[in-house]
Amino acid sequence: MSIDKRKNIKSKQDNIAQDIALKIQHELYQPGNFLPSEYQLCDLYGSSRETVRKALKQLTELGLIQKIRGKGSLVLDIQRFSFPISGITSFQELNKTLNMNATTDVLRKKRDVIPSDLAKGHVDSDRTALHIERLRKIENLPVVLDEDYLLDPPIAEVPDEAAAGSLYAYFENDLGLKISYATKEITVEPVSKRIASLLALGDSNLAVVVRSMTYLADTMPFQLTASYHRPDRFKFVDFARRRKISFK
Amino acid sequence: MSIDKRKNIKSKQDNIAQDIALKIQHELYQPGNFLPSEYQLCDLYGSSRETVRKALKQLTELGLIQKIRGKGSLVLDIQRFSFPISGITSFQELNKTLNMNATTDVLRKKRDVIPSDLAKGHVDSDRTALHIERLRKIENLPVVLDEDYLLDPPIAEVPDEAAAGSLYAYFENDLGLKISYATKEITVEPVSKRIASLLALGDSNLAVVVRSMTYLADTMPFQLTASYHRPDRFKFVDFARRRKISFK
DNA sequence: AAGTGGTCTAGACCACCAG
DNA sequence: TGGTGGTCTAGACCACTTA
Repeated sequence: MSIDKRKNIKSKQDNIAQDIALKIQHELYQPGNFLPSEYQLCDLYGSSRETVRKALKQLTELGLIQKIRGKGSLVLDIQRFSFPISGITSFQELNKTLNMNATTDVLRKKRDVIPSDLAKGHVDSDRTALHIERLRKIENLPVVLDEDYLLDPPIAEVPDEAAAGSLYAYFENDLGLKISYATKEITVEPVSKRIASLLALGDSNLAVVVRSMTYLADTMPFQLTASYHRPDRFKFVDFARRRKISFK
Repeated sequence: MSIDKRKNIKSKQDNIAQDIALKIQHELYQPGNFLPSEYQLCDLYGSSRETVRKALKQLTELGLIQKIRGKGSLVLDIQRFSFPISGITSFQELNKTLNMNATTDVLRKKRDVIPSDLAKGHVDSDRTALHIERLRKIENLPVVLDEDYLLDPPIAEVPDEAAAGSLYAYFENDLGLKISYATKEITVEPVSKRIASLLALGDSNLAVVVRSMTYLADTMPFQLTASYHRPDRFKFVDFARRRKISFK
């Protein structure tokens, strides 16, 4: 009996959220206007109000709408600026959404020891992992160097096409992994001569380093990444909401 | 009749979320262990299951817990690393939570024209605003230069104590403003001689620039900020969840 | 089989905004 | 006053884990 990969059955609230998001993206609902009221959306999608509200909550978190009591759900005007980049999004996904016309050179795909600066505090540091090194170029100029370390359970091997294309698509669609959350840390650091030359940094040796650890839904870590960005091409865009929880 | 400032009546779900968050912070619930089941939490807080679930949703978004179907809500172990910094958090709030022992010099507090790089696309660029310039130091070394521009409706004036302390506490507690969301953009750029010398950058002139626009719950923008960080002291920590909504 | 979380429902009551 | 969103409830059924 083979492994069940049907999985991606979306819930009603997810479908509603997706549908409204697309309508916003294609400007069927326009910034500055209100969405249909929650009760109207109930009729439209044949669902209860709580379900509609859970869908709207997703759009609120994404920054697509702002709910205003007594008035309605206002479509916001934020996604113009290079779209929601926070969250967990792979380079290839960005490439598609933003039409960046980027290319990827796979420089390495071998088992290696995980560097201590990445393993630190997350994973046994003498553990080996599948190391994939990829140089991303836009208009043929180097922009990002990605160093990925994929942990063996759950990832034993990666086909060349996946390395050159989208790792995430391979993990989610082919392996059936459920990518759930990540921690991310952005710093600016001097880098090795090798990295500096790959990124064509010139006399400077400063790069923006994004280190991240990505986890599956069962909390198993599966990917450690260090991305080295040319400072002059780096841009991190974020949408954030004020939290209600405080720590004292 | 004076303006009503009672407002901050927290909902039941917020109180439950806050209570559990504190218990996690103080290790009454420990990383690697499960929270009481949702039904037990219903009993504990005398509420319905959906309400408990909305509280747990908040903790999930914050990265404090991970829910695992059939098993329970697992307490995560992430907040060790300098705590959730994404979201909208003021420097003073961070200072308190992290015990950074930081000081603030208020260098300027006057009405000024909003610089075009900040106003760009968000606000009429010839509009004036209350400009507050503050240099943040840790261990008496300059770390961040904050340039805040506060829009007049809704902010007419700011007392000196608020500028030296927490603007957000003043806005929320004294003015009763509801701070809701923000867009944020992180880049690395060469900066003016003046800023370079204030941050004691030495021969380099590169700083990490965080530009943000903050909005109230009614979508009125009220704060434009450019923060200039010493690259060697800059660190942005983020927790992110994979989004279910995709854009095609 | 019993216990867990995931989803959806129909209804209720409240707070805010508009005319 | 009627329409909007904000919150809470009690119950139902499903999917998954563990024993």
